[in-house]
Amino acid sequence: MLGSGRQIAVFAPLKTSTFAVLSDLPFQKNNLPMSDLRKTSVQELLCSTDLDREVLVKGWVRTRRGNKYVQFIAVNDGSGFNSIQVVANAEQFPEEKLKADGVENGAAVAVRGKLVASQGKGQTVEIQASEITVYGSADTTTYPLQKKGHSLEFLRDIAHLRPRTNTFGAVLRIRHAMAFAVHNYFNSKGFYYVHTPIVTGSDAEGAGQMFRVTTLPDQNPPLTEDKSAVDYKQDFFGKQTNLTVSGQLEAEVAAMALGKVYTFGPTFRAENSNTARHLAEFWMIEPEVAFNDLQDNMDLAEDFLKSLVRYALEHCQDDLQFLNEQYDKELLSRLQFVVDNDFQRLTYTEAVEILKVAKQKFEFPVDWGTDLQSEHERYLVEKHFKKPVILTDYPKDIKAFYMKLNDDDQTVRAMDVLFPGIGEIIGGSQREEDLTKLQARMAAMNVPEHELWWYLELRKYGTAPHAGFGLGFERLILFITGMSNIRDVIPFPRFPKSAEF
RNA sequence: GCUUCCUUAGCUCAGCCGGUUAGAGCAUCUGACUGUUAAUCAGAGGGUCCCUGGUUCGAGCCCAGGAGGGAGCGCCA
Repeated sequence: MLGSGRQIAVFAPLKTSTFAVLSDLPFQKNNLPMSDLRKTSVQELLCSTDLDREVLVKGWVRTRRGNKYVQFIAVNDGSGFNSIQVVANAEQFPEEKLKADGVENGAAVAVRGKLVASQGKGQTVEIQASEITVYGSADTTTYPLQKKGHSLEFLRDIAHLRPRTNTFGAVLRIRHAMAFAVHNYFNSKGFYYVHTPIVTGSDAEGAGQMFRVTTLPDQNPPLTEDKSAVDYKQDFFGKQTNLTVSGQLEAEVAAMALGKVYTFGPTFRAENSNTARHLAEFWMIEPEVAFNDLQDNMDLAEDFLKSLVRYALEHCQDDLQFLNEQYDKELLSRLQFVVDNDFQRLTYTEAVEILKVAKQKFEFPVDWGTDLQSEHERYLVEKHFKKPVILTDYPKDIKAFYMKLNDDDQTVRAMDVLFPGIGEIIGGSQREEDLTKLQARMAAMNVPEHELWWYLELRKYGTAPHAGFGLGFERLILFITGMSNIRDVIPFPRFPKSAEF
């Protein structure tokens, strides 16, 4: 499954600026001699068939090697996975001068030269340098990123530099592609993108501990008349407010007017979660569709996920290839498998029956009415079915108040999509649209009606069946990239005791 | 929050039963090398053994406390 244990990422480098030009051409500070030529991205140059022309490229040095006759400088500008090879003839660019001017691992440079067919193996085109400018060098004795593998744990400590590594470059480009693919998918299906609030006045969204938002002073805040509590009427919003843990309730508002909507935004949970699958700040995608039932919801979730995986396979080949080789040899085949095969759909009750007769010993017993443990979900996905699984119709007592009650009065129309290595990647349900039943569920679960009066009015005026789900964006990126820790698929991870960068 | 493992050179790690001057690979530095692919070859420099206290003739190693990190679990997406 997903790779475990030591893993490496591959390098790249910084030092304070020396500004040097390494040719005999006239040069003035703040007036680059190459300014008559437009820069071209490395990605574009590598794909170019228009050779023997003058080009200008700007990026960061990944490696420099060679001998006293010829020097090779790999330049990467982040436009794609691959670097372009710059060939510097020693007559014009002696090694000592390249070193003295800081053309080393990590330096930011501009290179002017001729784009030619490569004389060597390993690349089709290269640049014969005629001019090299160093914007900023990187002291080789202190720059943390070396021309070698680094552990992901080490790179987490230098999150400001890790985007320069092959691994994080690949992950961040894939992350972008997936964000684009999300909007692309929904737009093509007639969904509208709704911006739900980040600051919420409700603490009853039912998805965990919340971060408080306040402008009251932390020393001696105003108290209520009887001095028993902080007086939030004097706070910025006139009430206690928090960061959102879900956009779902507001998305339902929009779905009851626009039909098919989705949200895609930051989500905050103040749980003390220390796992490779949880973040305190993460991005969540929540489609909500009027007149959809649980079947429609499952169909949407499966089609959506397959479409995203397919997009990655088609558009992120270089980056995925690298991750496949470096971290997880089965990544590409697993992605293809997900696209090619139907997800296994079964009810919670059916799953419990399978688990009860399973030969595997579980640490925790399986019993109808209790929530499935990670080990149970993993068994179903990775051992029993060996494919993504959608579990439905959970006992009502272990699910949220807003899920639609089945006729058996025992289960609700919930669904969890379980992926190999990730566990729950999607959680969703058909929503309870019956006002009386919803009020009963809220009362039973101690959800205060007065805080959600507006949510209840959706059932009072023009209520309709509807369904939706939440997809954890970072969990999707985990699956697509084959990375094993969620802190490595977001540029600046937020988790307990950590908000450094 | 719980369980468990870990912390030794810039990085990744080894270090025997507690014993004299703590090692390796990579990186860095110096030199060699006519097209390299994380180039290669030779040599050199580089240590608060996480911190504090204790046991001992003697502690990187044993004990206690603290700090930081990983993995697993719970909460969930």
